[in-house]
Amino acid sequence: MDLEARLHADHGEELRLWLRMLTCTQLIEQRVRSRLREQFETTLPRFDLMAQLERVPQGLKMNELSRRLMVTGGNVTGITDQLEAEGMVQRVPVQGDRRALLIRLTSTGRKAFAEMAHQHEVWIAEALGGLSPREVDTLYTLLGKLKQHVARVQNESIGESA
Amino acid sequence: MDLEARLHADHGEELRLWLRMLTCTQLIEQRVRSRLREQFETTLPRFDLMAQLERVPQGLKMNELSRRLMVTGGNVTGITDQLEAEGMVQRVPVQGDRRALLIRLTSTGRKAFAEMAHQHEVWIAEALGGLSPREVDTLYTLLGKLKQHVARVQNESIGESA
DNA sequence: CATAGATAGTTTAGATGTCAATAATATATT
DNA sequence: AATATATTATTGACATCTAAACTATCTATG
Repeated sequence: MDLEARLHADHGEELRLWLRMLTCTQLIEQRVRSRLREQFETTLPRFDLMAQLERVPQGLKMNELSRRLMVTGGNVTGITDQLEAEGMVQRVPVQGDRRALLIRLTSTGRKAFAEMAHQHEVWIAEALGGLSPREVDTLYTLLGKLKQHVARVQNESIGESA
Repeated sequence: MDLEARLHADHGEELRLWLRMLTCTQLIEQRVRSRLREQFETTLPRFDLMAQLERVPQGLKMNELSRRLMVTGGNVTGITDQLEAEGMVQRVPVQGDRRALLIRLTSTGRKAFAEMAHQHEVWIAEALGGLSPREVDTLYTLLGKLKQHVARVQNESIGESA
């Protein structure tokens, strides 16, 4: 009973941290969403997809995009459809695999993204501006540790089920 | 140019931190979502709504729920509809204001939530288990600072536009 | 009291997200 | 070669989310 009470209390600390993490990310995300809409008439998922493509000039396959964005393939299909209709990206057949498609930024897309990316960086810097460089670094390090742990636990439980 | 380059680099630190925060929350959130679905056949938004109600036995008005969950009123209406259909919550008229409704957990809802909440706490503790108590505390403090800053900037920009 | 504006909740249209099923193609195995 | 299995992307059904319009009600002010 005593043990369980202490256990409960410990979990509480972690739960509080988790809820605070969620609050922070949601507050910032909502700011970014509304500014993308107001200033660029676009949305966060579209911006995120273009951001992935911008790093890889030759383009990315749908499944690779899906993995990087951490969303399902069906979702990527939908967002790609829209960006393609807007002329921001194009689907390019892959030599040697007729199932696959490379998604690439068009030159229009590259230009549009460059503007947005610059503003985006400013917004994020604004949002995180209350922290000193040292604090930013500490957070980055601790979240790196968290990320590794979560990724590891994820793989383990997949390992168990296999 | 030099200045701008340095500015760019500084923003980069913050951008990296932001992307890492997003990765962490998404990894953990997806674990929680899939477990809520597998083990309790429910969803995260429903769980979150019930979690808010659980703290306030007399119930919460729609607009208060909307504020606490940081989502739009229309969204709360939809999730409440479902939870009501499932018998987890009920809408109760408010004395003296025929516009307003109090949303309350039913006893069924309270029981269902208690089980889920316990498991949820364990999942979160698992996910954050790679951090020492001291690290949890540091993160909590730094994110508290971030939250305050973001909330303040939010209000300022609302103030500017008014 | 009358009416203007504010507030509470819902509805609608549309984007984003999931999961599961499907179609097309690739790969492996016999 | 023939067949089975795996992989790639799309589709369909549905839940979630937003923004904006709408209905009903309340409140303040003349």
